[in-house]
Amino acid sequence: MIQISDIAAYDGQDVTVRGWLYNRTDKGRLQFLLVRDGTGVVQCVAFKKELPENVFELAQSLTQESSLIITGTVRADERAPGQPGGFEIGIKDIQLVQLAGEFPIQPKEHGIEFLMDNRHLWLRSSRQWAILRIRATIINTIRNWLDDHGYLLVDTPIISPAAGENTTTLFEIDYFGESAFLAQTGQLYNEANMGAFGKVYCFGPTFRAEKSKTRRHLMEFWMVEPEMAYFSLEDLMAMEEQFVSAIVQAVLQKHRPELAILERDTTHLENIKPPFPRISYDEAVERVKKAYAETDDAEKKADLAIEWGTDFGAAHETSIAEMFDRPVFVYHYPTAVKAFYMQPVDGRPEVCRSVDLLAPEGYGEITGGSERIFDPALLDKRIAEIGINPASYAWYLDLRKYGSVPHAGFGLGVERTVAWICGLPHIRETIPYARMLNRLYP
RNA sequence: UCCUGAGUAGCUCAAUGGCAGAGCAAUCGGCUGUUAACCGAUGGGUUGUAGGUUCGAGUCCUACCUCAGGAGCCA
Repeated sequence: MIQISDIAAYDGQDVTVRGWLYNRTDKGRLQFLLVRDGTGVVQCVAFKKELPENVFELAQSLTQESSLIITGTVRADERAPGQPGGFEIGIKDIQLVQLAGEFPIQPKEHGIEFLMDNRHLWLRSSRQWAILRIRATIINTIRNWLDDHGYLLVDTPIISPAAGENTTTLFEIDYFGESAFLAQTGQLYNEANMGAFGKVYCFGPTFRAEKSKTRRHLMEFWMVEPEMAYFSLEDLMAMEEQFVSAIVQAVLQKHRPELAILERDTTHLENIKPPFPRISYDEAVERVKKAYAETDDAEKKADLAIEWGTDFGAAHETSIAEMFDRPVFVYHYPTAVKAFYMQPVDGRPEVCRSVDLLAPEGYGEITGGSERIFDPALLDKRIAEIGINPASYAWYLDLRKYGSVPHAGFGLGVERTVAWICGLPHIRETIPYARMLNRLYP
């Protein structure tokens, strides 16, 4: 029994592989079976004159995605397709586990609705194989990098008693007759954990009930949120660029074949190393205004219109990101468009010590973070200003009473990061089972 | 939620208001090097739903449903 990914180590030897029939080509007295086992794909060849009649007839009758166990001899052959490819198995015996019914997904073009309806089967295709393996490495690198740099994983609750930010975007659940919500961030709890452990992170699914329907949104997505005591905004950016670069480099190191399947141009990714450019919100607005003035395209012009004080839309982010060859930090956003807990800039309270990281190639915001307010009086004032009930946040306000320190943190969206690194036009393929505005099945 | 577009065979798509079609898949036959093989044959339809206009509607009109692309909001 071998894994197909290890096929090259068995040249000339007899092996057994267990898997599924990916595709079959019938050439009469010659059959090519493409077999996958989850680790890779290998071509298995059946010659009529070399096999007992019943084995050859079985090979001829196999349907796409039938489960089977094949025994044969490995040989190098440049013509052999597969993953890794270059080796094929000369079949000696086939054991059928189940003859599959007509498989709905063929190796050809399909519409996206059909593919998403058949997501449970679509996962078997080589493209999804490549994407989800890269996703696993991204998640693995996130955890390893943080663990290796002194961050402690401290889980935050998914069921929350009160709003993190804004109740209209929360999924409400019935908690034994009481109202509760699915978490859209672990950040407030992270701040409590930061006070206990110094550098912490939480990592899990988060939920947003926004009725947004774009290539960059999911109702359920995965986010890692580090939170660090005694960190300034500048410390935060220095850490983020190391962290994001490590993720990209890990994928480049481990997943060349997968990136090739996705036809990803890796030259963009090779550039992703510190330092990342840093521009202020003020400068970003000026740059967008300049781009606005320079474009003649009326449609593009309308998308690029902006006034100081408003948050960036998709077109603005893309325009800014296109000016750089690596991710770009935009810091000091207007206080009014950001969350209540963000620290105002000294002497200029209309902007806050926040920073977003915009990915290249139009992939938009992949992290958002800030320094948090640590002065209890200022936090009380901000809570009163936005009109939320301080009683709901009593425990959070406690954190400012007992050894409050300057601190900062950010969140990184896993699916947006996967989409960017894989070069995917839509986020829906970056997670095994996407939860979208119009999609709750399968 | 708003704007735009699309729903025809299992899938991808054709069809001037006038006989419902093709390729792939399936089934049968042929082929010893295929890379989404190729060649021949066979079966396969409530044209998203409900109304309307018309001698006649896949095609035109109205409403609804579903999906896609974009916007807003965000990671």
